[in-house]
Amino acid sequence: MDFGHVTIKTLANITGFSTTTVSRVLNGTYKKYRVSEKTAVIIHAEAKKLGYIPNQAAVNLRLKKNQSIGLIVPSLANPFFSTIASIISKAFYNRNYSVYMIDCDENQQIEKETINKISAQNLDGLIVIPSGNEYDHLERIISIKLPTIFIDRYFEDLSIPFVSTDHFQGALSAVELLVKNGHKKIACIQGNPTVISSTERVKGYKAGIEKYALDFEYVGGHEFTQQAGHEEMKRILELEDRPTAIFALSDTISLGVLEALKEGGYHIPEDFSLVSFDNSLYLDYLECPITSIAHPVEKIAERAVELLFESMENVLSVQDSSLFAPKLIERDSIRKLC
Amino acid sequence: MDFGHVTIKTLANITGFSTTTVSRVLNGTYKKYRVSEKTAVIIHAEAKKLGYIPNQAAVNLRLKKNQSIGLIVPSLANPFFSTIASIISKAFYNRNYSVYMIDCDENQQIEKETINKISAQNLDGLIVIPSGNEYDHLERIISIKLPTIFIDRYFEDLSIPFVSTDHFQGALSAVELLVKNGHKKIACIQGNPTVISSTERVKGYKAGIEKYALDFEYVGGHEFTQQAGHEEMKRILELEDRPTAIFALSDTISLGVLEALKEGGYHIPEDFSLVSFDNSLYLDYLECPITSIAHPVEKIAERAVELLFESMENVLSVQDSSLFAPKLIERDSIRKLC
DNA sequence: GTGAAAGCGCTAACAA
DNA sequence: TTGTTAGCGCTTTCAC
Repeated sequence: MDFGHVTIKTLANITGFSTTTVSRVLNGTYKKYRVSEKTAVIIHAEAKKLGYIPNQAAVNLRLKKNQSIGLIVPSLANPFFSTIASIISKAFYNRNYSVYMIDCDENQQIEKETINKISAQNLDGLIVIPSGNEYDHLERIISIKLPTIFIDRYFEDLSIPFVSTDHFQGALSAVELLVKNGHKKIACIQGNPTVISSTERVKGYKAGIEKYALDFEYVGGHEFTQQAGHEEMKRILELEDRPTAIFALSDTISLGVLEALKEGGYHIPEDFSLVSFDNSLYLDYLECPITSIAHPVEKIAERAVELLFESMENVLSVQDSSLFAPKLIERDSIRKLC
Repeated sequence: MDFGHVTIKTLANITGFSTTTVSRVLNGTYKKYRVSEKTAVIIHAEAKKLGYIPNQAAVNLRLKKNQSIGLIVPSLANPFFSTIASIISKAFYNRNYSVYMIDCDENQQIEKETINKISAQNLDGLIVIPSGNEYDHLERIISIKLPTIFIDRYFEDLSIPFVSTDHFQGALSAVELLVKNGHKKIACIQGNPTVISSTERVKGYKAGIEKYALDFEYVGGHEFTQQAGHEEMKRILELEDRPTAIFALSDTISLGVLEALKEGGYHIPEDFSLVSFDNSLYLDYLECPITSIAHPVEKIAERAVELLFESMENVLSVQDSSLFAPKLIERDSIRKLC
């Protein structure tokens, strides 16, 4: 086997057929053009022998599509996103599409460059979990009619449909559970405040505070990371008027909370109650298993894939979005105060 | 802003210059050709106004490169791989490259298709963590001279350099630590047995058994997943002659072990000692913090990036590979038996 | 300083 | 049943 630099032209020269015929045989359209079986066999054989693989860049340029989609995520270091990414990948593979994933490091600037570049690759579609609150670059996506779906984070002002957990409901239910257990002083540690998954959860938290007329309200934090959670929890530990419960808006944040508590010699749920968001696999095996809000990950992925295919057929709008109810998984991290 | 379908031809028509000049200005080579500043300004302005973005497929086809590399991983659902992926991404971004990641679901067949397809995209390089022990598809990579580096899993028979943790040493040191604590019956739960990261660790385990002349040897498991770990641990619990310690070859497997132990009402380290591999962030906060072998992740990523750039300059060989020593992070999951 | 023209590898009208 | 030709959007040689 040579493998050197085999194109349809090489094969055309060797077999004596035209590049057209070779192309037709190799891309599977030859039946339509009634190329003879004999010819097809010859060409296939030669292609196999030389290890021919069609140049995707050429195919793309010509067809403006290539059976592949892009998946833009804020950070694969966050298990929630890497899990979603993995599931989405599989779903597209089953539909015979490749998924090219890009990690934007929760950085809006990187996201913009990335989206500009990838949108010029002639991909068939895009699934994006945005890293910030700007969307001028996304307007371009719309104007070039590149089918796109948001997951988890979205912009209600844009015509791009989204699929997400109902962040507000999730947060509200967490507060309610805490209140039901007698907590009146609940602090919230948020993630990236430029992003709707964080702001909606904060809204849910505040709605809970208001609903039960609690007079303690505290929102800290600024990033969905362990480090940020750690910093914020240390700050909370220095408060004069300390909360009895912490509501951390992601499992990564919760890890930081646990870190700070461990350093300070505090325990869950004796010293603080904790509710988290994301429901990572390891939560069950922690020193104190943590109550957490679970995203309906499979549902979200499935629906996103479905929507993307739909939007490859006809133009969709925000109206086609889905918000799925999260599920509160109760474990042992809430102390009963009443 | 229109954004419709803007090419250098559009720009050429509007500004009255040729596509050549427009191209030169827009891709930054215009100084070399001494295009006047005035012209450059005009063209830049128009390009900006129309939101021009170069069609990557066309650039690729022409230049056979596009400032981007592919990263093939077995599964992003495994935190070890998603962490590596995230770090590598960042490193390349800093060098002005995009990274397209692909999740192969630990499936060799998917990996083959994926690599064939992506290698025909005119990428500038590839970093791959293979999903199996076949490498015919990788020979093609070599023959088309696509710069490639393996991470974590590799083939010593191929000329492609690799960067990896020293799996053998890691495993051996785990067994030694266990032995030092009086354990004589150590079971090993392996991952994907077609892959060197698993087989080398198993070899290390066996070397330890031999070194200390232990007469208990047990290797079970077949996948780097929680589910497989769970199954295997349940099997071990039914053994007549049970081990006192479990050596799980990944944190995902360990999670399965914990699951089975919890179901059976067993505890670490009282009932079983446990040593794991990967050193995930949450290990510190488990009911019993788990001793684990840490990959030098940053070092690995850094070296891989370095090597890939080198191999874009001149052809490298396996000789250029690096094996980094892992670090055993001791926590509380080993019971002292002596 | 700028442009015409060829060509990267592929597909698809149109022709035969 | 097969081939000719044009062209996707870009870069680059060669010419002026």
